[in-house]
Amino acid sequence: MTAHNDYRLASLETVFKALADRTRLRILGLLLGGEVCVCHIHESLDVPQPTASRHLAYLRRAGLVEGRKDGLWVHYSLASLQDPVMRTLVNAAGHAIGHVDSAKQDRRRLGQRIERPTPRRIAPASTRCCTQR
Amino acid sequence: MTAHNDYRLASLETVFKALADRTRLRILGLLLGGEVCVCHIHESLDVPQPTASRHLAYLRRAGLVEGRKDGLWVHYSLASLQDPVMRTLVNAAGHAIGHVDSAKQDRRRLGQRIERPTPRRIAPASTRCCTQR
DNA sequence: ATAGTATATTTGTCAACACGAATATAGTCT
DNA sequence: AGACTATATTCGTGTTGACAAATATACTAT
Repeated sequence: MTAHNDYRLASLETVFKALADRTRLRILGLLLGGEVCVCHIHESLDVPQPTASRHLAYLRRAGLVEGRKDGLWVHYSLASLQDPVMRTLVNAAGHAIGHVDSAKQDRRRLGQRIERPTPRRIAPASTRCCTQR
Repeated sequence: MTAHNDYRLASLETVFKALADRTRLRILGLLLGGEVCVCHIHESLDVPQPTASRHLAYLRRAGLVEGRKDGLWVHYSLASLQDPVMRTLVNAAGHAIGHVDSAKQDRRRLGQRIERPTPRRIAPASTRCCTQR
């Protein structure tokens, strides 16, 4: 009965589990600005490389990010979600992460390492959005 | 440096951890329709009463729900969040839960137990919302 | 092939938490 | 007081996952 009806409940649970870790939230915060390679992630966040890789694998398994191999490097970016419900939810999560101070600092540290022509994929919530009211 | 700057990151992590369990998601799905007492929750979800109570305590600690004591009963409802970022995020989560089939079934089972004049607090995502596009 | 760099995985340890079962607390009634 | 109901907590157990450290894999270059 709940065998295939729970597919969305299970998906929601998976996504929220993936979001339930501050390192992964910070990683997603970086990816809001476009694809980033593992080395820049672990340097900008100041976490050991295996830690970044492990969390990226977790996010990949949850379907939230995808990696693009480029020679020696792997560039990660936010996955494009097919399910509109999931997409709306993850956009909201990204929006919230955009408001987090430490995530902004991560972005700043990332900017110091690369000059980035990459366009933003999600509005960084600079001015009035949900903040109002 | 990150001592008090992480307050929002920590809050986000707390909220996502609270959302990272299917029983708690189903509970929140019920509460989308207004306040519900523990007995109706554990009956509608068909989980043992201690299980419902434990998850409600978790949600309460995370600041997502609040209980109103009424004699022998405790009616739980969605907490009103002060932080606009959090409020937007939790609204989005509620919206997603509203799309979950098993959550709809829970609501239906709840409806069989009570006649409810209680108005909806969050749109149940009946027709076009994020589903479009 | 050898060295070197980027990324991923394994191993061992520890903490968080989900569950069922039992029990405790709190309030209501006669 | 005692019986009854609703809710909360504790206990024992198993699973998940976070971390550091070490190691493995994959690719590049000389």
